[in-house]
Amino acid sequence: MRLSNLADYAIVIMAATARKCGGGRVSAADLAQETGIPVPTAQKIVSKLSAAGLLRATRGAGGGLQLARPAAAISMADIVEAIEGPIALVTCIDTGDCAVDHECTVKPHWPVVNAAVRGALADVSLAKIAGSAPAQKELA
Amino acid sequence: MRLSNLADYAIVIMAATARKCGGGRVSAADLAQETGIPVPTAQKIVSKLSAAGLLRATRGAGGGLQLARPAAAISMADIVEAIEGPIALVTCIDTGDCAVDHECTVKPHWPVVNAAVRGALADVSLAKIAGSAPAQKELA
DNA sequence: TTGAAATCGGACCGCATTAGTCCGAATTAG
DNA sequence: CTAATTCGGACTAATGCGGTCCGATTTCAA
Repeated sequence: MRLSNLADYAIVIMAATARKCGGGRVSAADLAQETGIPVPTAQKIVSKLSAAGLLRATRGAGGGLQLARPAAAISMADIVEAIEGPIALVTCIDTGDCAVDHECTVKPHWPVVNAAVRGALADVSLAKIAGSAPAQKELA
Repeated sequence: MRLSNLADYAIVIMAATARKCGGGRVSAADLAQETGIPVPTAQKIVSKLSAAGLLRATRGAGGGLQLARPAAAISMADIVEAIEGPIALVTCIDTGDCAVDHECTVKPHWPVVNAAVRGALADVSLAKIAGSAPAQKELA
């Protein structure tokens, strides 16, 4: 029920990128120092992030990362899916049938739960996260 | 983002228990045969389930398991929490602070997401799962 | 009362996914 | 053209999970 540390770190990195990158480029090393994440791990994360199309990577001297889209158009769900793949609580949905029970009465309910979970994550945009002051109503 | 196989199996076992146990007791071996889950694994699951107070275990010959509460009063969230502990997408909430970032702007948003996820699971009761015919609206 | 069977409960071991680290290929500025 | 800086992919160690087994406890029957 917990998402991987990589996904957690990815969200922190994206937030840091949205904050620091004022139209310019930020290196992975800078992000690592900013967030306290080990440098190689940060590199691994930004690789997946750019492969998923959330970050735009510019190579060479003076290069770096920048957001591929406006922060308001990126949600937690996008980041999590970029790192962990499709949001699904169980794998039997992908395969098509449960290996253990041929007539599983639980299966029909999973799409509902999956959609609800994804909706919860999609409701939080990167702009909200990057903002130092979160919405007050959310603190409840 | 995926819940463990144990939790998945636990839901299947609880559904089978609600279906078969017509006021009587069911053995863990019967449930294993009914669901196709390996017997020792089923034993491990029912142990956690009864430790959490969701199942009532009766020892001795002729004993077995039965639901501790009506099926309508048990939700997916209860079962998942019984197996995996509290529903929290990240561990930093429990510890109190992120180890990597001392002023993490993401932290304030997690309680909202956690509550939404838990709500999605709490909305599905065991009675719904055990019923062979799920609600039609959910199939969408 | 005693025996035996059947049950749950906890402990052990092997495996898999994950987290972390490293080095190489590509690109750009000077 | 050279060199510095960057991202990209491949390797290794480790924590957690899944699976299996055996022992303690309780009940029914004789």
